[in-house]
Amino acid sequence: MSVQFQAPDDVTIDPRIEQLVTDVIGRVADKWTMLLLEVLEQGGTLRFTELGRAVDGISQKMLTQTLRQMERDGLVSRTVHPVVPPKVEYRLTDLGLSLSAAFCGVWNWAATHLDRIEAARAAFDARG
Amino acid sequence: MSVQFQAPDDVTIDPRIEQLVTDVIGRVADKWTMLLLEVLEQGGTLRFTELGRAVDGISQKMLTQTLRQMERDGLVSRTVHPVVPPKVEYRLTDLGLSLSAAFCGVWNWAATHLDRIEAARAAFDARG
DNA sequence: CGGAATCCTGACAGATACTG
DNA sequence: CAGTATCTGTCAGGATTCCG
Repeated sequence: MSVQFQAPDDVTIDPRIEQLVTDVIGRVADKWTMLLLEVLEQGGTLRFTELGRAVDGISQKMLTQTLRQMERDGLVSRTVHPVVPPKVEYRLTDLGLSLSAAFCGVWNWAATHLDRIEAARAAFDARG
Repeated sequence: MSVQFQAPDDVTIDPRIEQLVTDVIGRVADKWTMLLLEVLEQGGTLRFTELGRAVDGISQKMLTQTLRQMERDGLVSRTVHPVVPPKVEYRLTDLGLSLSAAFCGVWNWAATHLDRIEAARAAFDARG
């Protein structure tokens, strides 16, 4: 464990915090999670198939998988109604809502600077 | 043009924006990019190997690759000094700085709610 | 309806070796 | 020092099928 790479004090981030935070972000900042966050924030309480239709392009596998992870992390609550046909509803917890709010900044940033990125990319590619 | 996305079912997000934004976020929100963003924000101008030492666990391949992408997207500037031995310096552009700021919210969220997530996860796992 | 189980593939990360 | 090149294994994720 303690390989401790001779850290020259200056710019290094505390490895523990770094580990934990990037770990959390890594699980939370993927495409489907963000889209589900967005959809659930706007839609309130939604069923499985409704989510599937709302998030364009998601496979049922990834929908299940992502929802499970989000449930596990306490971002969404899952309510099973014992009826036939089955009815399962998902909604954001307060934790999920707060994350959604935090992501708002990144979302806006992306929407705002989209063209600048495209431009930078085009320029870079043009330079070879 | 007023395309005004004829929402067939309630909660759908405009596919174009969704596409573009998630695309941008997808490239920008990966582990190494975030860590480099953080390190560069704090460290100012840094050399290749300094970055390698600052970001614990990154391979030189991923460092190169991630820096290239960030440069392509206009997030970092790369300056080659024609000396021997070679000296290449990286620093955030204003675009990169703004992204770093935007991510700050998510970063803080993760740091703040880390324990709640761990707790939720433990509870979930305990329930089977 | 809301999943779980299975199979399959291509993208990508790690290790290694070489270079201007 | 700051990369490039290659090879290889892993694994995320799509398609498909089946079930309570």
